[in-house]
Amino acid sequence: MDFLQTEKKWQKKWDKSGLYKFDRSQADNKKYVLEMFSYPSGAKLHVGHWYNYGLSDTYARYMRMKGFEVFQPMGFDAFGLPAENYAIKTGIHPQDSTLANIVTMEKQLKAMGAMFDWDYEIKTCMPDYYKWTQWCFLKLYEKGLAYRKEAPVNWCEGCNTVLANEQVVDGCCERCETPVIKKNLTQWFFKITDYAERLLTGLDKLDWPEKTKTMQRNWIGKSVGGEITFELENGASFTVFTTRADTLYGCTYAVLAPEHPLTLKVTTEKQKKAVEDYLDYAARASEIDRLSTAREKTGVFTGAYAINPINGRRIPVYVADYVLFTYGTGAVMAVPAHDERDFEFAQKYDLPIERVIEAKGDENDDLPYVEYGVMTNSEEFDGLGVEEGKAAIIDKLKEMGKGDYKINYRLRDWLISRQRYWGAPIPIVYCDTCGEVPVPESDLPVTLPYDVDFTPDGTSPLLKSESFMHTVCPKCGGAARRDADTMDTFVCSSWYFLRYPDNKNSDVAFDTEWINKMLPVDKYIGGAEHACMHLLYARFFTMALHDMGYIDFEEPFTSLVHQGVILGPDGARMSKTKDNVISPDEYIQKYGSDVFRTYLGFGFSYIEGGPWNEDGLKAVHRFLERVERITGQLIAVKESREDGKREILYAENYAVKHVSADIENFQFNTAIARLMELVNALGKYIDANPDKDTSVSAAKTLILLIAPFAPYFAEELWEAAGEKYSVFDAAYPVCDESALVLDTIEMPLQINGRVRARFNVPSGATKEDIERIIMNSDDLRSYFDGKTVRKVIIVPGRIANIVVG
RNA sequence: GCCGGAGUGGCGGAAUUGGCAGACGCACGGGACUUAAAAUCCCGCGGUGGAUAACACCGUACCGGUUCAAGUCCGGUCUUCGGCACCA
Repeated sequence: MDFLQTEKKWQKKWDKSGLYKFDRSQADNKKYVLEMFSYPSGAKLHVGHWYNYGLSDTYARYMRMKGFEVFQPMGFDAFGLPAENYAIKTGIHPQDSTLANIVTMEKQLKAMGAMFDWDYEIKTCMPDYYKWTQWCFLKLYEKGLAYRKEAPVNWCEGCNTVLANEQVVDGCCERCETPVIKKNLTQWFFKITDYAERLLTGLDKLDWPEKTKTMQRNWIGKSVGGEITFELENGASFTVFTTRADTLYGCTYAVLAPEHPLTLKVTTEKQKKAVEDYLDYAARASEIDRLSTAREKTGVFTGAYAINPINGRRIPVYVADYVLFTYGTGAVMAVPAHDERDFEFAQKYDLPIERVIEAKGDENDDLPYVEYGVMTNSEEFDGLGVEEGKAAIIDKLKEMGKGDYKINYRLRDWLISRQRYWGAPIPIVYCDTCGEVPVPESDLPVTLPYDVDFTPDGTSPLLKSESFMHTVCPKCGGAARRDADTMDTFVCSSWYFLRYPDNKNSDVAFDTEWINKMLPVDKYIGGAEHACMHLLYARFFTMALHDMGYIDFEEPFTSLVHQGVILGPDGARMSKTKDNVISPDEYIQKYGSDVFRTYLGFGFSYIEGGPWNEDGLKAVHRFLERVERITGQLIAVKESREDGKREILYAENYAVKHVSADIENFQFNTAIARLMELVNALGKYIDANPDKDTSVSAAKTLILLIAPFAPYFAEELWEAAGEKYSVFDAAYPVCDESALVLDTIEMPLQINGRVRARFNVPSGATKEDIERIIMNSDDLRSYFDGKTVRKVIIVPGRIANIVVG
């Protein structure tokens, strides 16, 4: 078969007949199959796109043949940093390069032979989309879920610009190698922490990979403990969060994070220089470095003392960067005897280390002792276990007005302000009289101006566009300024799945009634790298919109699958710098899309991915040609005297059963292996029975089974078999279980766990039956005759193990 | 560093979740067909010993454990990949 010609032929026909147009009247029977949309960074599709979209399409086609009305849209996550950086380098406007890339990618995606219904396409950089991204912002704002506060950014004094973490290499700017510092800016946040508990408990109901759920749980990082207030000698006070209130008597010093507003305030004149130097040092360290337990603990005494509320003890207050301002309260009570970090710090700075927990039994209780033991040196609390002790101490503090129970989450509010051009503008204006004013919904979108100087020079690019910045206050009509920042692109991708089914709606972001029919997404497919951020943000948006009454579901993605990564032939991640990038194009031109897709399915474990190796491509090509030959031979038989012998029916139904199950589990490699087995069985059958007619139905089954993998190819064979267009309107075969029932099955006989023999038993045989068969067989008994049989283990259909002594 | 994965023949990868390790395929070797080649078809193919057999032992990153039985479970180690909140 000429694969390339076949592709063109059916592409035209599919297009003309509108085969993949979603039928909205069938929404009750829908399956929403969604792949994470792509970022149009390069002009062309890479192997990863094919891997993600091609094989998800196999799943989608399978669902269609199973009788579902499949909704499989495609679009582009089109805002983002790379286009802007590319523009800075080349002078090509981000909008121009992005839209050009999209055109190329659309063309290639269409050639892939996927069922995307392009009527529902989305591009997040278009005003008819980001208008509604801005609407989402306003809704969150109305609900008090968007707020402004100061937060640090990476700042390069050389380039005079904000840097993304990605642009910081070893603490320096990737462009000019100037050391990167932290600079505080007032920025917008979404209050995702309000949803921490629901984001956590909601996971239980989801059909997601366990590892993804675990990662989200850890990311949310719930810990139950207490808050304790420490008074300072100078009258101020600070609060710490702790999960170990029981160790409060062992608190010998306290630590403030460098960013803590109190740090400089409490610092004594004498310590001022040292503390300021330290804050400067800390501003240069990345958070990952600071969290590293291997990093040497550093800190400086502020000169201030606080009072431990439980015993009135005077303790020194330090500043140290192992305490993070973004976690808890940004201050900790240090208990060196029972915390590894505090222990290390106390040793280094010669601070007292005092045991207040001792081990219960004879276990090792060297300091730092972080296990749950028994309280000691804690006055009336001595002898309490850790759990009782925590409660007793917090109860006491509560009485004193110095503490309370508290649940803390590692999850932080989501910073969405970006000091960049290529993103959705934030729909807020600032008026001298009215202050911060949201743009009224009727004035949306706040259009991103085209003519803007986005070369980095120390301010947000939009700040330099006077026509953009200058506006009137929606409240008082006076002069006002717009927010010059744009939104994090994760905002755009946090609700796109809601827009797809109603992408042309110009009145609302989506029609509530319609969207409630179409969502949640039934199967979401995308990379595991999104486990924590994108997938958490999208869940947050969905929950928030649910609470506002716009949708009646709380979770966006019922079922989730992560595809693996195709690596370069050297086993490393593909990258231009490593020169190991495999372009799919040359293979497509040589073998066609069907062969390429099928190979991607066959050569890798979908969930794992792996290094590229083109050898298998030839094999798949060979396999498809073999399918063509064999179906041709079978179908050439005009009349069938024999309606498929039993061995054929077995092979056929075995394949139907396993290929279906494997596709449903995204195990495409084994599905294709089962197809190969069917082809082998058919080939053998033809060879062994050259004079007999064979089953035409087996050939048709084979074509139907292979259709989701090689759609053009299957259409061609289906037509050749004299069937009516389209194979994708034909029903997927159903397994006839009765054809899989065998008279006898073979079982292995183990002696002491080693296979010594095989024997046949009737397929329904019970344990007792099987034991009788073994004991009655001289042949089998010879393996253990004369030895003492200590145990007989029989698992029908699986194994028989005789333990002898 | 922390969180989460992964490690199985020469190679890509299977293994119904504790039950015959290596399905299916690639590569390789042998054979059939052919004047020949290609294509196609058939056979073999983890390692060691043994005679090429029968058979035996070893073998799922490494060390130890649980079990009649471990790639699978438990404890520890190494390597590697993803994420770590401004890449998307």
